[in-house]
Amino acid sequence: MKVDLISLYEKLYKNFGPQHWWPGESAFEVMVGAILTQNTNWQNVEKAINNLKKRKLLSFKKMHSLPEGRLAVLIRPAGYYNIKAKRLKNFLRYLAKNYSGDLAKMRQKDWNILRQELLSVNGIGPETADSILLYGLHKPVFVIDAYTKRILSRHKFINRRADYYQTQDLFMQNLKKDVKLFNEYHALLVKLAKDFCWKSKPRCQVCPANS
DNA sequence: GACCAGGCACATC
DNA sequence: GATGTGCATGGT
Repeated sequence: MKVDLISLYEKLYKNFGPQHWWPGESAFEVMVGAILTQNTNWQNVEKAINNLKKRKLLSFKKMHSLPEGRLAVLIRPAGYYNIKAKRLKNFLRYLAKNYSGDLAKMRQKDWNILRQELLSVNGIGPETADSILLYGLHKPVFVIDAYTKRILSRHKFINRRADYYQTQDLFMQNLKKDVKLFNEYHALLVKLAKDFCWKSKPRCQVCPANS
C-alpha cells in the first residue's frame, strides 16, 4: 500500500507538475477562502474575496468589526452567503478570543490541539479545519474532499463508504508527514478529478454522475 | 432548464 | 448511526 500511494503521487506529479495551492496571498486569506469554498466552485469564492479586497476589508480586524449583514452582501457570489457570513463570524470570534487575531500566535500550537479547537467552531467541519491547518498554517495534515474520496474508492484504495477519517488515515499512516507533500498531493488529486470530469470524458468514473 | 461545485449543521427516524 | 434536507450563487 505504501508503494502504491507513493507511486500514484509520483505519476500525478510527473503528469501535472506543481499545482501551487492554496491560491491566497496570506494565511488569513486562505482561512477565509476555506470557509467560503464549502461546497462551492473556487471561481465564485474568488469573486467574494475580491469584493472584500477591493474595499480593503480582508483582514482580521476589519472583518471582525464588520456587521454580519454587510459581510453577507459582500460574499454573496460565493453562495450560501447568509450561513457563510455567520460561519466566518464564528471563526473570527474564535480567533479574537484565543489569539487576539494573531495567526503567528495560533501557529505556535500543536496541530491536533488546533484541530480540536477549530472543530468546536460552529460551521467548521473536518475538511475546512484541515484546509486551514495545512494551507493556512502549514501543519502536516492531509486534507480529504469529495474528489479525493471518489478517486480513491474508484481505484480501490478505500471502500466506497469510507468516512473522512478512514480516508485521511490512509494517507497519514502511509506517507511521511511532510507539509509540502500533503499540500501537493491533495491539489494533484483535485486536478486529476477536474481534468477528467464528465463534461470532457463522458464515461469518467471519478465523476459524481457516473460513480 | 438541469446539473454541478474544494461542506456543514440540524432534524428525524 | 444512518439518512435526508436546507443553504444559494455562477458556470457549463
